[in-house]
Amino acid sequence: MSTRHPARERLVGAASDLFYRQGIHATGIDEVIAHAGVAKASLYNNFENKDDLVAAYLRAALEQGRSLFAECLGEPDPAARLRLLFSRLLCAARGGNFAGCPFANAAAELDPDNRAWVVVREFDEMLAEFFAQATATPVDGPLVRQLVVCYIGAMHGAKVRRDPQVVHDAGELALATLLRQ
Amino acid sequence: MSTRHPARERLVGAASDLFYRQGIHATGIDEVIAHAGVAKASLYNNFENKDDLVAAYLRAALEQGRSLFAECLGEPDPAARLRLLFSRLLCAARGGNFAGCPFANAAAELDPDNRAWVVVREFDEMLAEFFAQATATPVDGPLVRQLVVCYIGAMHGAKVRRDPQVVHDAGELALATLLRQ
DNA sequence: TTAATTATAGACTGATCTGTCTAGTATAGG
DNA sequence: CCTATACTAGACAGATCAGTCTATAATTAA
Repeated sequence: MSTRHPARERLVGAASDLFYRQGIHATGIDEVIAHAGVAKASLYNNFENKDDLVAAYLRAALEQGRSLFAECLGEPDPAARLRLLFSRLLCAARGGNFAGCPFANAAAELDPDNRAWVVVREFDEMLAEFFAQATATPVDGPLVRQLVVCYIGAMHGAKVRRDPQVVHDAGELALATLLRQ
Repeated sequence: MSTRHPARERLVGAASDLFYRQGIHATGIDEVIAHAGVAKASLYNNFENKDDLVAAYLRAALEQGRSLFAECLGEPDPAARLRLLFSRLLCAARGGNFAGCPFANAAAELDPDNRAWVVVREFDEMLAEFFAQATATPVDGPLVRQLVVCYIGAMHGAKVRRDPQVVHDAGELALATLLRQ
């Protein structure tokens, strides 16, 4: 079984593109399988239903975030970690495919009892955990919550306004908050 | 014509409830008219289509925000204005019907060429204008953008996490940012 | 080679959604 | 009273959606 699940991987890839850019409700199953070059039965052999595919899409985004955070934690001091995080966000916001935070978008259009919501909360916890480790402060402290506010606000601001200057200012705000501590 | 448009008003009211709590795509026309106690033809006599009703819903929310901002601007100094704004947000976040920022939610599930997006951008401009007037700083300055980040991040944080403590911490962050100027 | 698995294309079902249409009712001004 | 306007109830059309099914082809391992 060399290429055990090429269909599943292509499905998650296509779903990630389309769900992120167009929204989840606005993207139909047929569009996903056409974009993935896969038969409809292959989708339902690999996923229970559409919500399951949505959860897989969010889990893939979660893993991307996890590796980004791990890379940032490789920096020597808290300020450098925050600087790297926000510079990465700035690069993403400059790109043409930026559509905000995939978890915030999913949270906006999925009702809270959806299975995919647990991934949204997982990302929120992961984000707080990252800021706690990055700044060596307790995960339930005010600094962590304020840095989360900076990051989330930066992503939304960069989405609504065309100007990615918001990300830069939010990064400065995060740094000032860290130093004020 | 005493009660010129009771149907229109009830439609906007029902749409505001349902679109805000359940999402726009997740709420059908039939549910809106049932909740409003109105016939379907009355909807299409008062609105061109569903997107037009969505825009009316967002415009109603915009007016609510406008009156809130006006009330906050009645406070004597910048710090008091920010304190009132975030204390109002804290009250809303404590309520059971809180579902985040209606404009952020709409921006998440509507594609950018939708007519309702102009209302989203109007709210963004109104928010920046409010912070500029509240702090007596230029509307395109970094302080205004950072306060917008605080406010938007607070609303999203209060939505995802159950704890409205995020709003409190975001308010403190906004005040510290103001005083650091 | 053979058998099992997994892929494919696409028809099909049943539900749901937006929007239109018909027909009848209430109301208010002249 | 009469007419124009707004309302009501609900059937209906057309499109789209998620999900199932059949039949067939390709792959893989024994």
